[in-house]
Amino acid sequence: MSEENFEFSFENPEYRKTYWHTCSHVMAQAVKRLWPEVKLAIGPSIDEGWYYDMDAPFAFTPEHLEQIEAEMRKICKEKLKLERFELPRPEALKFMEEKDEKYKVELINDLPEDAHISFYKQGEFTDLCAGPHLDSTGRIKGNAMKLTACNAAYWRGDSNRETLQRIYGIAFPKKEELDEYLAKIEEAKKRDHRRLGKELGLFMLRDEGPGFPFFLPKGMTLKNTLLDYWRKVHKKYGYVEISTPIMLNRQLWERSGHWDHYKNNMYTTVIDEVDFAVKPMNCPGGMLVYASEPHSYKELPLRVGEIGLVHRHELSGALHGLFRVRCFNQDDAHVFMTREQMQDVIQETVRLFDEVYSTFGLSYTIELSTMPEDHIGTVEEWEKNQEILKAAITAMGKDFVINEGDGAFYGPKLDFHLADSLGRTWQCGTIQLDSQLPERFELEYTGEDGQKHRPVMIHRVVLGSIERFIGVITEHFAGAFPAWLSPVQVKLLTVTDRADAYAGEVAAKLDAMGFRCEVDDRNEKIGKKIREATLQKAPYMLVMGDRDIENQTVSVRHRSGEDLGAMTVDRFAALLKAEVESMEIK
RNA sequence: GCUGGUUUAGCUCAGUUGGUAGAGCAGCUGAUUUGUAAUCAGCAGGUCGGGGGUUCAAGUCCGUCAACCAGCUCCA
Repeated sequence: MSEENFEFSFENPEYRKTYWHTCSHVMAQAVKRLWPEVKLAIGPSIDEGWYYDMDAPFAFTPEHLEQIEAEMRKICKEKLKLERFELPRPEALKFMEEKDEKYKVELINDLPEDAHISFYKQGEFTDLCAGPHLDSTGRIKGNAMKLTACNAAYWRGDSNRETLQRIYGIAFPKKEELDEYLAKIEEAKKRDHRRLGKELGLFMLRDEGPGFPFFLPKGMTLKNTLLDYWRKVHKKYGYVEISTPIMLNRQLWERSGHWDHYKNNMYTTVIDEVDFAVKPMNCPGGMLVYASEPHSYKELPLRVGEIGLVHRHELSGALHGLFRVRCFNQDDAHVFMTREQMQDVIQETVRLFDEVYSTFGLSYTIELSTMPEDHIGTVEEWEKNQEILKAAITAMGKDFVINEGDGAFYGPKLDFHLADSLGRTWQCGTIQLDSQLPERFELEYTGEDGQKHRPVMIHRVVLGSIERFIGVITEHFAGAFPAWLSPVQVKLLTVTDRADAYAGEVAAKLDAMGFRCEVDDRNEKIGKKIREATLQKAPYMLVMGDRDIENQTVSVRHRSGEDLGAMTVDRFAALLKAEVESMEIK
């Protein structure tokens, strides 16, 4: 790398990648010094750090990683110069064949005929690499570097090929930055929705139904509150709501294309000698509803929502808390429209997304996913639809990145990746353009001209799956949901049993006003009740003792620890009502 | 599904070289009537994930199935 025109700052993403990429070479060198028999595959830098895939005759353990780290620190101290050189193809192949690096040989063979094949050499170690790299291993700060994990990875991401071992690492220019990074990982662990879901009594998972979550009373309250909000927003945007059966016959799934393109993920059964499938998606049912009666252009765009319970047989290894389950509720909707209405409808949908996400304080980035290998419909149709999606968001001044070949089998889509309070991203919302299903189900509307026309449609979800979204916001808020969403909004805590009756009266009053309350009148000290209510993240605690009974007040404490003092029940109710109605995040 | 790891009381975890299980919290009972993050005492609770095998003897060793965890692949 030329030093003149390069900013040596970790803030510079290019420099960061270069730094990490050089770390990956140092790591590979360390491994080869310790175990020369290990074969190297690829070792790129990633968003946070780097990894190197290797083929070893034994499984790496955390102890091995420590050994490798120690050797890496040595290599940093040796201040080895990194030198680039190029070889013509036959010599490059010979070079790696002599080293018996079969993965490198395969990589070279796949490079274009006329490629300049470059290598980087540091001390006794040489790796096939396009670069760039730091000029010396001495630039890497040995004590601000950590190998974080060792896991399996398929060679070239292909599940039919060799399983390699992937070692992940992270490094910074300063030790403090590494510590900060590791602290962030620890913080994320504390917010893990699987842990909070258990602690807060939201949901559970059992061996009896892997990937099929059970919602507990508090989780159910959260879910219902979320759905109430969803229905309110969708009503405002002109949606109607339907519900379609969770099981439909094979003929329908053949017609929709799912039987051919999605069967591996579907649960099927035989009823009265007829094949049936549990729905993995809601669209075919929605098509039947649309097709059940004639439509006029005057009805379009027709926005039909459905909180649909779908089942998908995901691979056992893919399951993860509420983030990846086998049975979930999609906050689905199909919007039927004319070709001319497409851009407006897409933009209106994005505005709806904006409104919903901002309610939770979630920001997002957009990905445009294009035609996959396994698809239905013509290339021209796909390209036309991709352009429409692109134009609609560009006109709204929004950025997007292209995710090549990642569309649904029936059409291109815009995916919304939400960023939570720790900066992690989650795919939730998606807008999928589909001109295939209306064709397959022969959907029609009567135009102004009295002729039959074929509508186009979008599939869209805002929350994605209610389950995943609950997982995301649980981690985003670290379990401290905004008051409007909290399963328990007010926890009433009695100081002595002399306040039990009073607490019951206040709870009844708040309950009648529509607030969610719980009374803790156990024979325990107030300190313990406060501690437990705080850990349960109830936004407000009302402490009630003799003084409060005498003055007809409640002593209000926020879960943050702030003491709001004594006030009348009406005053408190007014404050809470204002907070709930504003949907403020606090 | 693949690679590696884990599975002991409701929860979080101990359990030494194989010699038939412990703690804290939660629960129950009693005492205590307490003002802003854990009152004290007692009691009860486990065929050590399932089913096999090795052994005089298995929570500990070996295979197998399941679930979970970290990734990969896939995805809302």
